[in-house]
Amino acid sequence: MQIDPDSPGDLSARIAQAIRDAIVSGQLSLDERLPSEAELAQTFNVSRPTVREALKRLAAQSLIRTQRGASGGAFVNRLSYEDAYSQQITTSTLLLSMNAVSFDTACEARYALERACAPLAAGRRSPDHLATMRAEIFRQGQPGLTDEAFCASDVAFHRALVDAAGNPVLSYQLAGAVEAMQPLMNMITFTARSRERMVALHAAIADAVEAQDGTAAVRGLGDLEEETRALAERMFAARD
Amino acid sequence: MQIDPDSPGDLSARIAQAIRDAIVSGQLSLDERLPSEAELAQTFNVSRPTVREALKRLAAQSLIRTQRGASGGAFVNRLSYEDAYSQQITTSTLLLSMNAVSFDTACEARYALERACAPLAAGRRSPDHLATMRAEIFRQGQPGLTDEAFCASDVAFHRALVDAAGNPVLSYQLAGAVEAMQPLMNMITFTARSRERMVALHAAIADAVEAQDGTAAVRGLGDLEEETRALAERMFAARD
DNA sequence: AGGTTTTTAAATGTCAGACAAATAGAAAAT
DNA sequence: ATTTTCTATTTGTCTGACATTTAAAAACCT
Repeated sequence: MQIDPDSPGDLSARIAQAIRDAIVSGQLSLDERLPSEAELAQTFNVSRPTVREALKRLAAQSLIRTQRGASGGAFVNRLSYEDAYSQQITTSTLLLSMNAVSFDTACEARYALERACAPLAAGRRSPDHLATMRAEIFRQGQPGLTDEAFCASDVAFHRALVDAAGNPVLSYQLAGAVEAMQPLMNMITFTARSRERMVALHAAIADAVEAQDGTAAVRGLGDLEEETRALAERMFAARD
Repeated sequence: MQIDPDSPGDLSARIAQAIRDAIVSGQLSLDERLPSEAELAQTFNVSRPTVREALKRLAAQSLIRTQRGASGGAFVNRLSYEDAYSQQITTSTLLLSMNAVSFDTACEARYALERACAPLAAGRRSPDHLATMRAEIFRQGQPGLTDEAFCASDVAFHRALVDAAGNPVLSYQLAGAVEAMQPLMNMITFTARSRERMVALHAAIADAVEAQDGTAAVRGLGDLEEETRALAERMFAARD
């Protein structure tokens, strides 16, 4: 474990990179305990606060976890799907909000990715996933639902669809795309009429998945994308 | 800007969360300067090292950047696509390597996502993207190429395909899926015969994209997935 | 001997104060 | 007016100390 003299940034960044490299390369294996902060400080010839800053950087990426007390320390952390999800979601959300990504671009990406899942979801859907989708559709039809709650239910519906594909890697990738759209979707006000149409489209998708008809599910998602984009376009036009 | 008393973890984690919330909620806007470390320490009633640990956590997520000197400080950072790419790639790579994701699962996810891009890529490909794809195909046909170089070229080919879709959000999402596969692909040894087949399949995909035939591109990717999985299966069988 | 309590040592978490280094802007000199 | 010098601010780093947590060893009492 050694600092790459060419690596950029301040000491704590370089030390973090050195440890990161050791983890990624397998020099440090899963659940292995890192040397104590004092030892690391000696190894890298820096003070303990500097080492600590480096460790916090790694902790922020869920690469390590720390434990206090005797036989405590920093341990190489298993990056769980859950951790990866939430990182993915915050990154995607910030990326969209900070780069003036157009509604169309985000929407296109999201539905393209979802269509990729649809055939797999149709082939593997469990009763559980179907039940979740149906429940969210029912909720979306309830009167008196706020726009935000409607959007949240929409996200839940789509997550169930994605999870139905039974591929955790796919679910992880899609989590970002689906959730990051929510702030953009929240800008839309849904009329009773448009909600009705969306619920119908959701139902069509659920039907297709239940019937294990991947082609129909893809078609349903295409219709839903069209509807969503038309809705957004009307709204942006009205706003200007 | 205030610490949520219910938030978990130590002080630096909670302070980081408080600042993160302020950024995500828009309380702190893009390129805005945060209070100096000394001021933050006062605000949160902690010492400067603790504040610094919190700031390093945020820096690790590219949420802030820091500058030394007078009128320096920490600034809310625009999360660039590039930063998001590299975070996505390291997260995906670690997720795969630490969770014993099967080759099949990763492969399925990757090709499902790529097929989602193919129609868009076929519709929008520029001469530039086509040239990159052709160049990589040519490189893959060169004799004396190491397996690693072959894999790297494979990744470059697929990135060009994805980028051809002209949707940066899609490119960002796919970067992880494509690059994270590389360590798994590197485990495979490619015979001259199998390389030949892959090059042919790549060429077929490039042809389809050039002809703006999305359906054929999707079909080509399907064939490539099949070939890749068969290749891996043979290899795993031979190893055991 | 066996189980319970106490002690201890090691590790992270936090603090205080100091100095180094970079940097922008003000002041001074040309 | 331009260049140079100075100065104040801010981050980067170090030293040393104490608080807190925790597991394991030691002491103690049945």
